[in-house]
Amino acid sequence: MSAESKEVRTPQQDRSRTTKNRLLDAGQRLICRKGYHGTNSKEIAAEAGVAIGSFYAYFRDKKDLFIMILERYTERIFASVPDLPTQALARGQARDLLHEYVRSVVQAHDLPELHRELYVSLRNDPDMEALIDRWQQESIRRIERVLRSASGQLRIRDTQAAAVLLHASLEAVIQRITLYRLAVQEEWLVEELADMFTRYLLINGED
Amino acid sequence: MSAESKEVRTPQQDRSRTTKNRLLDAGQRLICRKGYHGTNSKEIAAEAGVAIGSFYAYFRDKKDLFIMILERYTERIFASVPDLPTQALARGQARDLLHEYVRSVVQAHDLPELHRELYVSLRNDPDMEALIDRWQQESIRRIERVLRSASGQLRIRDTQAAAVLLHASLEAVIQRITLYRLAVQEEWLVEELADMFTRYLLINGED
Amino acid sequence: MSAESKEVRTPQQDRSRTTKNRLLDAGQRLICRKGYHGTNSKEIAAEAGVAIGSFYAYFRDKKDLFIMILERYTERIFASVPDLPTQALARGQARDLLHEYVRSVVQAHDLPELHRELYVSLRNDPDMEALIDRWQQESIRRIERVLRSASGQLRIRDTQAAAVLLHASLEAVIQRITLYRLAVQEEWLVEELADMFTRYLLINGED
Amino acid sequence: MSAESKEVRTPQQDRSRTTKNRLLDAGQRLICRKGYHGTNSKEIAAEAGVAIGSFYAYFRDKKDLFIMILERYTERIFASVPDLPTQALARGQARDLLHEYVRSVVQAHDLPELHRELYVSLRNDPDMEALIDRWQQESIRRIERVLRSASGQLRIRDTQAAAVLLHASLEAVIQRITLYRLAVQEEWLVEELADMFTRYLLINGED
DNA sequence: CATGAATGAGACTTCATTCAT
DNA sequence: TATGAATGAAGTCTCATTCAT
Repeated sequence: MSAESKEVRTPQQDRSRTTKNRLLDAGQRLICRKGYHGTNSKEIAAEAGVAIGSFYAYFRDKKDLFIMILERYTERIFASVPDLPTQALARGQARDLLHEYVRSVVQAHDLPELHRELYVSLRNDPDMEALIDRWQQESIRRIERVLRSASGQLRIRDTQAAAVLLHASLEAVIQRITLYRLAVQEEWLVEELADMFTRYLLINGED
Repeated sequence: MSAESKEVRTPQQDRSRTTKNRLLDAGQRLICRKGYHGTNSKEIAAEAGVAIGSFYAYFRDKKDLFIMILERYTERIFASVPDLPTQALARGQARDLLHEYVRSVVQAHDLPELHRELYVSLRNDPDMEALIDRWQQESIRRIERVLRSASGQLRIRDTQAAAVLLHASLEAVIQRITLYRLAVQEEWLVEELADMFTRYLLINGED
Repeated sequence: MSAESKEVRTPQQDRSRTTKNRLLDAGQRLICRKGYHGTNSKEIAAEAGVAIGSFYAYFRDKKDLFIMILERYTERIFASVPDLPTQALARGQARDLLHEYVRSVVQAHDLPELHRELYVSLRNDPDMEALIDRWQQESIRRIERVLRSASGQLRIRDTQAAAVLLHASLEAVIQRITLYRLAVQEEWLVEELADMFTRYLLINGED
Repeated sequence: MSAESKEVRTPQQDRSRTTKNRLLDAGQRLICRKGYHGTNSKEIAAEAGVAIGSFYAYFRDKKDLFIMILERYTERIFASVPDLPTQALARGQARDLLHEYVRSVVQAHDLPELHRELYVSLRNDPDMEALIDRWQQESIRRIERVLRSASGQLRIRDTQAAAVLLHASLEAVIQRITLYRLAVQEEWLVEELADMFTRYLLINGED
């Protein structure tokens, strides 16, 4: 009803910054446990130990909180996957590089439940689609950089398409395996994925 | 209120069987378009052209309809993926077999949206988890059968674990690519996945 | 969330028509007693003896109900004020005509509380402003017709402006007097208003 | 929680008197623009440039501010309408007196929006009803004084009732016309109202 | 005196489900 | 069997007011 289209509090005191983070943490915890649609705003406030009014002081609505949780999460993943060499690699190093990359991506994918929600809740929501798009573009861009740095040792012609395939494989496989606790060890998973990619990419898979 | 105490009509006349199918079709259409949580029972009845009362004559509740839609769907997928040879393969046939298998799985995954809902809606629901479990166990079992029939030509030691990895990769990659219309052609996707699996599995990937 | 922008039930059975009217009546009663902002949808449903869900089956929201109440009310007023002669009046009849007109307008204004809400609740709301506008234009148009039919006997030059003044006076005075139970008898009020208008309008007020 | 138990600050320093007035001004501005129910306390504090806490340091609650705004407003109106002669008028002066009176009342009614809120918000509230009552009694008393001073020239028997009618007409017509910007000029409005009243009151309307 | 974060009752609204016809 | 009106629990969100700093 007010013309100002709803103010959201910008934390200015320490106390407030804490409350906002408590809400984000509580929301993340519950959404991981019960899914976005299985969690309501009152529960989140209760889990954070604050009143429902505080929820709506910091977030326009439930979706707003959810998007912020996901942004925090994707940023953390990007931050934790190390920058890869952009200069050409010495012969024989590509295999090690791929192993290292797969390992760091696997480690970054804690919270597979949140990852799942990222892809499923809020279908057709423009903000959500924008977030997913940013996430996928950036992921693919990073893989392309790896492929290009090792291009001399690869049998792949279409780097862009290969990057899309690797991104989808890596993320989807890791998510599926961790989410459904399929019967493989993490160590084995990392080894085999790196192995599979190496054989697929390198001119001499047995290298 | 107990699940046992409620009678659900078993279609016995032609008209009624049609109504039930119309509801299943309408539900599938809407859930694919807007997701399980974005679709309500009234809409489904309306889309099917029947009254909401009829919905609850044929289905215990909304979840019941959803599970039936998914069972119908997974059964159709299994039916469309051809039975694979159980006897040992002649040398050199493994590659073709893998190509054929990947192609049929890709073709079976129409309705990626429904596939997605399968994994996400109704978190923690026992019936849903049972359905997913049946689906995954059966998929993995089928892949294991393929691997075992070609075991002489494979460099893989742990067939069970490899089957899990292949199942997760195949389904997840296909779903991700089709769902987000990532920039690769279906033809290319089939080729590359089959290629990647062949190189990963066969003793001599270049065969 | 649904694309169909919220369906509102159109009464198709007798039972349903009754429910809608019960809600309109209950809403009118409560809004007259406590004002639009002092009444909530739950109360209205309770007063009508139906569940809150029924309220929202028949009305998009509280405002929708309110507008329908007001439309019903203004239509009833227009219907109860008799059509006035459009042909020229015989000399000396203008006074009787004005008396008759004032009397019928006074009688039509039962529910002054509702009348008040019409003008005050929902400020700046486009639907509300449209309703008020329709109401005022029609009222003024009807008075103008009266004035024109008696124009030979009037000392008024600007019929349109006089109609605006008379409309505002009639409606506002009646509303004010009835609403605040100011210390005058209805009989006296009708007499004096008709008298005041006659003296103001007629060439020879003493006629 | 009892109304008595809560101390409200009485401004004693310059800064504080300024703050209280800033809040009154801000509240008046916003309530005129969006109505009492369309304006919230936080907005008012923001518009006044102070924290919400200060609002409740100066006013018991939102209603308290509103009543003070209205008292300030009605007092200003009374102050701006000149005192009228209490001694008997010379023959022929009544008409000028009425013109002068109508003109000053029209001029005093700036803020018709506030005037409207006076009559509508806070239905059934005893404080509000008392305020309205004081306002109406005093207005009527003043008109009666005018009528009595000119009683020799009037054809009116029941002075009290006539005063009620004139008060209601004057205020209501002015409010309606100004509020809905009905299509008449202020000059014309003053002329016609004074004219109508003169003809209604004076023995010889044509005087 | 001022600040603005926090509170929570209560308003609005949806939708899965029941049941009288 | 089919219908659709009716139900009400439960979720979303607002805003007047309090209180620690």
